[in-house]
Order: sequence, then C-alpha cells, then structure tokens
Amino acid sequence: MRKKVTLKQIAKELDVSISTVSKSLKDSSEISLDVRQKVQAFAKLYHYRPNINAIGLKSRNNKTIGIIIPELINHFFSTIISGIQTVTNEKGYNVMICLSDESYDKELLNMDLLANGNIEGFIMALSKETQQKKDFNHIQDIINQGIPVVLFDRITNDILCDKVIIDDTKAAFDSVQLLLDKGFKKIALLTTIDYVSVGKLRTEGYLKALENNNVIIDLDLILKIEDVENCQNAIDDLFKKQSFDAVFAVNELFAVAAIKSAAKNNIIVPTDISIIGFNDGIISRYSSPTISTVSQNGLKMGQIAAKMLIERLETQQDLDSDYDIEEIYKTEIVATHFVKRESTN
Amino acid sequence: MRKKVTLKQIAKELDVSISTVSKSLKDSSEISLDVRQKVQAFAKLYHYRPNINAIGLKSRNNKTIGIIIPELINHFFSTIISGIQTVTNEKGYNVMICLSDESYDKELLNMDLLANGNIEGFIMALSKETQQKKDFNHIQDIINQGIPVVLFDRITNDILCDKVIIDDTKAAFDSVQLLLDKGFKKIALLTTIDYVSVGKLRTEGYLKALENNNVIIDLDLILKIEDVENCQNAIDDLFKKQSFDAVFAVNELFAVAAIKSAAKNNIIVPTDISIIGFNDGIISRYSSPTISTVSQNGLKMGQIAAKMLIERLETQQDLDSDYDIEEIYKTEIVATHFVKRESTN
DNA sequence: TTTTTAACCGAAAACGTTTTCGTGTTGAAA
DNA sequence: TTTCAACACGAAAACGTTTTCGGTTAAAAA
Repeated sequence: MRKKVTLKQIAKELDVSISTVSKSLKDSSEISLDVRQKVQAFAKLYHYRPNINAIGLKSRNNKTIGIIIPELINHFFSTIISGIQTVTNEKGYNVMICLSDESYDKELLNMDLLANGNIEGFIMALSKETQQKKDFNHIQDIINQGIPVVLFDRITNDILCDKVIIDDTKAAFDSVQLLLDKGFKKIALLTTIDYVSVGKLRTEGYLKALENNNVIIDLDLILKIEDVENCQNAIDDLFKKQSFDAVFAVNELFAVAAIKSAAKNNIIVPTDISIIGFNDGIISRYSSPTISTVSQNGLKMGQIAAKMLIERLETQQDLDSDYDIEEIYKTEIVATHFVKRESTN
Repeated sequence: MRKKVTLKQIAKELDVSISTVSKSLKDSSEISLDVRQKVQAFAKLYHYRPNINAIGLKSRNNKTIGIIIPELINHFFSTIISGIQTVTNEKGYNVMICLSDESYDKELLNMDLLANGNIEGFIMALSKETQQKKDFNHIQDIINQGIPVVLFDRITNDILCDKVIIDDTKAAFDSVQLLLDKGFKKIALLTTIDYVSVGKLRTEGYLKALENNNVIIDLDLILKIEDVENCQNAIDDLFKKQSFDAVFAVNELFAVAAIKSAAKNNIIVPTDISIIGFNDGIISRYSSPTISTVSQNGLKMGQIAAKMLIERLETQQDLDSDYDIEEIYKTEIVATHFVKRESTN
C-alpha cells in the first residue's frame, strides 16, 4: 500500500529528468515556470516527501539530537524536554529521547544506541547510579569522538563539556537564610546521600547558611535519605525523635512526606513549623498545604541547553577538520526563584 | 574534529575492498578469519559507526516511529511513553516525540514534520482542540498515505485505525457504583465539557450507574468544567451552593481541587464526604488525604500501542504492494483497577 | 599433469537525493 | 548570415551502505 513516490518516478511520469524535478521542487528559477508548476502539482497530488535518508546522506548530517534523562515521570525533567523542544523545533532539529531509569547500564546502552543512530549531539542529566559509580568513561568516549555533549542539572566536574545548572548551593543557602530570618534556629534538613550531586550541593548551602548565622549545626537534625521513593518512615522517625521549628527539604518528595509526618503528629504547618522544598512541581502545587519551594526554571534550562548544543554543532561545522578547535566550554547558571506558598508564612 | 570513519576509508587504509570491509564487519564467513579480525579491530579503534542514513537508504526503512501527545508534563502521558519505549527499545525502533500542547495547529504541524522525517508510523493521543473541532483530516491523510497510526486514550470513532483505550464508561460506572453501594445517594460529578472524549464517556458511566440504581439524577450536582487548570473557583462554588455526600471526579486535578474546597468548608474527607478521582498520578498519591482513584495502566497501554504499531509495520512489509491488505483494525481495551486510598473509606 | 572445487575477495549496481557542469535551443545583435 | 547570450533542461557524480555475481588462487582430485 505504502508506495513511496520518488523523484525518479515523478521524472518518468512527467517525461523530464530527475534533476529537473529536483530543481522544480526547490522552485529554482533555472526551470521554466510551467514545468515547475506541473512538477509541483504532480508532487503534491502524489504526496511526494523527500527521503530524509537520502538527504542526510548527501548533507552528512541529519539534524537530530539525543536526550538522555533518568526518568520522564518527573515534572522537572518533563519541563526540561519541553524547553528543549521549543528551540529544536524552531531550528529544524529533531530530538530522540531515551530514559536511563537511573541506571548506569541503561545510560550507557542508550548512549550507544543513539550514537549509532548518528545523533549529532547529546543533552543529558546523569543517572543516580552513574553519579554513584563516578564512571563517566562512556560520556568521555562520546566527546572524544567529537560528538558534543551538554550536561544539565545532574552534572559532574570530571568531564569537560558545556553545562547548564542552577546554583544549588546558593538557592539552598537563601532558603535557609529565609527561615533563619524568621527567627527559626532549629532547622531540620531532609537530603539525599552525598553522591547525588545536587543533593550534596544543597546540603552545603544549608550548612553555610547556619554557619553564617552562627547557628550550631545539630547533626541529629540532618537526615540523609537513601531510598527517595520510600522516605516516609525515615522522616516519620525524625519527627518522633527530634523537635524543630522548620524543615528544609532538597526535593518535593521529602517536603510532602514531612507534611504528612507533621499531620500524624498533630503539628500544624505552617503554624507550628515551616517547610520549604525544592523543585516547583505538581506535588508542591497540589499538596495540602501547598509547599513553598525553590523553583528552577526547567523550561529555560532546556532552552539554554538546546541553544548551547546547536550553537556548538553549527560552529563546529564551519571549521576545517585540521583546524584545532579551542575547546572552551561554558557553564550557564540559571536563576532560581523562591515561590511562597502555604507551608511557610 | 568529528571525522566520520567510513567503509571506504577503512578499505583504503587496510588495502582491501569496501565489500570486504562490509562483510568483515558483519562477520561473514566469506572472509578469512584474519582479515575479518583485522578489519574489526581497526573499526573498533577508529570508532567506526555505520551511517544510518546510508543503511536507511538501502533498506528503505529507518525504524523510527513518531509519538504525538498533548503534553509531557502529565503523569499519564509520561508513563505511556515509558511503556512505548520498553518495546521499541527491544525491537530496535527509535521514537521521536512531539508535543501538540493541546493545539490542533501544533498537532498538524508536528505530524507533517514527522511524516516528512520519514517516520514509519504514529502513536498518538488527540489534542483537546482537535477533539473540539472534530477535524481529523490530517490524520486520515497520513493513513491514506499508508502510514499506520495507533490512537490511544483520546481517540475518535471518525477514523479507522488501531486503537488502545480503557473502558472509560465502565470504569466510571464501577466507581460510582462503589459509592452507591456505600449508601451515598447524593454524588457530585466533576467532569469536563463534552468534547473531550474521555470526559464524556466517564460522564456516561456516572449517569448509567445512577440510573441503574434508580437514583434520580440531579443536574445541579453535575459540574462541567471548561478550564481544567483553573477549576478551583468553579468547584468552590459547587461546594458552597450544593450539599452532597460523595464526589466522582474525572481526573486528578478536579479531585484534588474538591479536597481543597472541602477543607475550606470544614468538610472532612472521608468522614463527611468521599472522593474518587481518575488517573493514578502523582497528585493522587501525595495529596492530603491521598486520593482513591481509577488507575489506568499507562505502561501497559504504551506497550500495547507500540506492539500493535510494530506488528502492523512488519506484516505490512511482507505484502506485495498490489496485494490488497485487509484493513482489519483492532481496538484493545486495557483493564483499569480501583486504588483505594484515604479519600474514601 | 590437468581438472575440479572450495575459499577468498572485489567490482559494480542500487537506494534517493543534490549539485555541478554541460549541451542544445532560442532570439537578438552584429 | 553569423555570433552570442540567455534560457531550459539533462547527465552524471557523489553521499555510505549492502549485496549479487564473478573472478582468482591454491589445494584436492583425477
């Protein structure tokens, strides 16, 4: 059923040469108007679509970039993708999205898959496992092969490439400072174990804010959670054993779990304690009470990442292969902002 | 920097023919073992990757399928994608994802974009605007061109193709029956305006359940909401003006808004009223109280959709073009299940 | 020694484009 | 009548593969 129309077929049918057809479809003035129109009409009639493989073969690039993220079912990553798509669509690039499921092996596999698919470049956030193993050879390999990579959010300093991040430390610092300014001294921290880069940085921000205000750091108020999905018990525990007047959580899940723990202990948010989260996702907006949080502009991050990659792709092309590119990589820092909701007052 | 290695270059370097290189890399027994190994070693050393365009050109298919969904920032659609990816990864297909942003124009544009990109087939859910306009010509065109389409969730009966859905009516019916069984007679319905196919079907289920139990339908308890994102006011209004002992909402957003309205009016969920939602997403799991809901297995729906498409793609190929395909389209119905949480007892 | 037969390898076409460089046909200027 | 642009179109190469069909060699069989 699917009969792909080709230039050759049109040429034969209209009794002209392939070149004439090709030029006519490009509306080249080299071809007389009536031939042009005849060809164009015929092409439209038979739904002619240029074979992208043939075009790719000739032009030696196929304008597709690969995206590798840990998971899709996550508001932040979803908005990143949306951001990327707005600029890729505009610039005529296609994107292929692969999920690493937070697994090192899948990340590696997907990179290979995409690299084999003649992807021109990558935009990616590291999987948890990759960050834990600190094994970035697969990414370095790709870069060494001349395929540009832009890392966002979950990055590493171990590899040189373009990056787009937020200032996690500062954002955390500012949030905690906000709590301190309200007179809270006993601020609990709900964070991840250190290998998650962003968790570590946000923890640093928390510590710095306390130090800066000469508040003694109480290690009993710091909870490092391994299993993000099942954090409720650990947090319940903290609420039972310790008392504090504010909570800073490094993600939404911890923040909402804190709200639930508070409810269980008849602690009213924000009357009795204030809670600040991180990431302005669905949960923060719809939990009861809604959660005050640090909002990272995922849309903008995605757009910047895409722009950086495309720019590198297009300048790269202009250079002769023997000309040594000055590998000056940039790291863009996207501003965050605090969103005040019901969990603080 | 990016020097793509080709068969030709390897052939030249190793002083053999291109054919020999090609065969060696395919580990053909036609080539002597040492030549094979030499070629393979060389190819690995220089990171040889076959040019996918060239391969696509020869094999006349590029193993990519297009996905068009209204939005990514939505748990259900995200899981659908994950489901699709599990089977496409396994079968060696790539996917390209485009967002319609609930807009007819974008949907049309993206379909064209992808169809031009020589996508082999589509998996898609209709945008709201498309459902409203009831204009499906762009989809019919694609199908007429021999490009198979699988529709899921937001479908239409106006075009013939493979579909994968849940039984929205039955799921709604069952949920409402559950409430009726508990003795609730005054059940409010929070639904969308009728052009959204799933909203309409779920409304039908609600009505059928009431009729079936000889409960008089009170139109004042039925709220049809146009602007899903800003539903709070409308729902607050309903709570103020009417009294009822249960709520059935056709999506998460309405359900969580109902919870908030209840809180504002000092109505305790589930003591005073029960609430059942639809879609088991992030909100249902993390709101307070958590929401009892109809869970649609997005993962499975995605997998089935992908399988249906790939099967059609691959059987289609075997047929000669003049052989008339029997166009027997299937509609798969995926089972839903009720998830009991805190908003009902 | 001659013939047969594997075993190895290469030439070339084909996939559908784009693009360069012709070539032939006009009509007007010389 | 000859010359020359300008115009309209076509031939062919190239992009990187895969694959068919031969061809060459050396060993085995006659």
